[in-house]
Amino acid sequence: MPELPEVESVRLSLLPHVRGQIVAGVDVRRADVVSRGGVPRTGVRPGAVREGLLVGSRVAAVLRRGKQLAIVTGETADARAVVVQLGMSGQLFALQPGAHLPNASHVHVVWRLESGARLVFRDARRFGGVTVLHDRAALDERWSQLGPDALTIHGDQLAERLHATRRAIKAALLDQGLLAGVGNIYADESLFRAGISPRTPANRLTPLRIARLAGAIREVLQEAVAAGGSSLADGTYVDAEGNPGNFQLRHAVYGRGGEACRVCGKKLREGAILNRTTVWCAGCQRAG
DNA sequence: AATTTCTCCTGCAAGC
DNA sequence: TGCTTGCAGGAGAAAT
Repeated sequence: MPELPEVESVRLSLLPHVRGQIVAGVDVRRADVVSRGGVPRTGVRPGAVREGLLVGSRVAAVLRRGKQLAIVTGETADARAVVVQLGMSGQLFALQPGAHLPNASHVHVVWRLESGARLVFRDARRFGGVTVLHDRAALDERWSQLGPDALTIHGDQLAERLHATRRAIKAALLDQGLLAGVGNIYADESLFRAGISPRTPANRLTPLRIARLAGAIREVLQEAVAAGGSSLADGTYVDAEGNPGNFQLRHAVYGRGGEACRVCGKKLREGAILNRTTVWCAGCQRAG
């Protein structure tokens, strides 16, 4: 579901619709999807949430780290930021001026832009949310909790982090504090491409194999971004212009448990790691 | 202290 | 046909 490639595809497709726009207003239809990072709820000045949601400010950029998006008003210390997390089923999309809002159910926040366009956050399962951050330092602090971005991860960075844990390598890859951006789909795809069995203890991987894994992660994620992400049968993932991705057509293992490995022909195995369905090829992926 | 399991939520598909 | 059950999983809390 939305992992790094999907979030990056949303970011890229959203950018031309919002960059340089002044936020004219915001309609919070479901208040509990909005939280205020590090700011107490009590004694909030009237209008502070609207201001926090960028009303009256000009959007300077849309940033991403791992699976998180940030809409920011500038680079200076007083710049405001709103973080959007898509969770499982979240969508962030732009509507042209005057466009009808399709399928209005589960729409939680609607920003009105000066151009007349609207920016919509919809999330049926509500695992996602919107976080208001008071300034740029709060965004830096928040993102410092995340590991390095997976799109540009290098072997030595990854090795340093994996050396410190004996967890299964797949569990480590899903830890956003260790590496930011990989979820269930791309963890399985990357491990397959690197030839590493998902239950291998992270600290038993040699530097050479970790370098190969870092390369596989970068490759898989870059190819997936180029393909516009993975749109699964549930239809939840589309980019900010409503377009689906097509990387799901190139999944080697995810969603293919029991089917034949496309490389060696062996039946793909399926199991659970951290309660996540995990698919791998016992022929192509080794522990030691 | 490290690591796993649980919980949140809804839509869809499979099974009876 | 219509019901129940199970599954999907990101992330933070709770449990081990």
